[in-house]
Formats: sequence, C-alpha cells, structure tokens
Amino acid sequence: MKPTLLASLSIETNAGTFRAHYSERGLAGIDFPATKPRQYAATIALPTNVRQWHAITTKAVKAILAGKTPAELPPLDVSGGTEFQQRVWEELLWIPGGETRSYGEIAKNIRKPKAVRAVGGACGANPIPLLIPCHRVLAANGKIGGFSGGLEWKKKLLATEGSAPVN
DNA sequence: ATCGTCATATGAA
DNA sequence: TTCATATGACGAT
Repeated sequence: MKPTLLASLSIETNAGTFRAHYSERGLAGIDFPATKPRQYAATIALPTNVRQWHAITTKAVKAILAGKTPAELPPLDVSGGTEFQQRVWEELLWIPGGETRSYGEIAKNIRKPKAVRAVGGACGANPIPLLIPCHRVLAANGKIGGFSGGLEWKKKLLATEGSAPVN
C-alpha cells in the first residue's frame, strides 16, 4: 500500500537541492537534485514530528555526501514496497560506508540466494536512495551496474566513500 | 578478454 | 500469463 505524503521538503547541499517526502510514518522518499529544480510553494503548518524527521534527514544526507556515516536516521516509511523489497532494503542498511556488496551477496543474506535479479529490481525500486545505500551494491565482478538517480551519482558516492568500482 | 545464452526470482501490465 | 530486470555462471570464440 502506497504511503500518503504529507509534505515535501528541500535539503540544500553543496551538491544541489534534494527533496524529501514524508508520510505520517516517516521518510517515504528522496529525490536527487533535478537538473532544473522545480519550485515548490512554501509548506505551511508542518506537523512537529515531520520537522524533527526533516532535521535528522538533512543531517544524514549531508553526512553521506561528505562520506561519513549518519549518526541517526529518521523513521523510514517503506510501506510502498513489497515484502521482498522491504527485506532487501533493510539488508542494505547494514552495509557500512566504504564497503560494497554484490547483488548475489544480498540475495544470499536474505536466504534467497537465487533471487539475484530480483535484488537488482528491488534496488531500482528503492524510494530512498542515499539513506538506503543502494549505491553500495555492485555486480559480482565489481562492475557498477545501474542507479536510479543516474550512474554519475553512484560513481561519485562510491568515490566519496572510498570504494573503487571497476568501471 | 568479450560475447552470447540460459537459468531463475520477483514484479508490473 | 507474458515481459522486463541495476545478475550470475558457463562455454565458445
């Protein structure tokens, strides 16, 4: 079931303006800076918890862009995903910064060693890149694979964290 | 080293 | 049920 969004807030960084989308349960999605940033009307009467979440999200995003591990994450609303996808996303959260996994390893970790391609699919469906580090997942041979926000971002993030994909 | 092919899980249409 | 995958393994160049 798809979460109902309460608010979309900006995150200003030196890499551009990200957008964070919140539901009643937490952070439900993040957008990479658009090439042509869209302007949003000012949000009024933001619920207190959303403001708290956003403060945490902002710090977490900036930490990641700086190659550091976030001290704290906001509650993540992954209710939009299937059970399998949520399982994959949760697994991705365990990957420490600076390390990478292959799609096959993730599949093995969730006790479905054959579901390698499905893992790729779940990564692509990840609504919260950066915080759910789908960019730390490479193909088995070290190839970069793909990235929903654009391959450039994936390479950049990996380089920032000290990983060196093959291509 | 590169390329084609196939097996297999999951999800969307 | 059919089609597409951000894979992986294998065999033939």
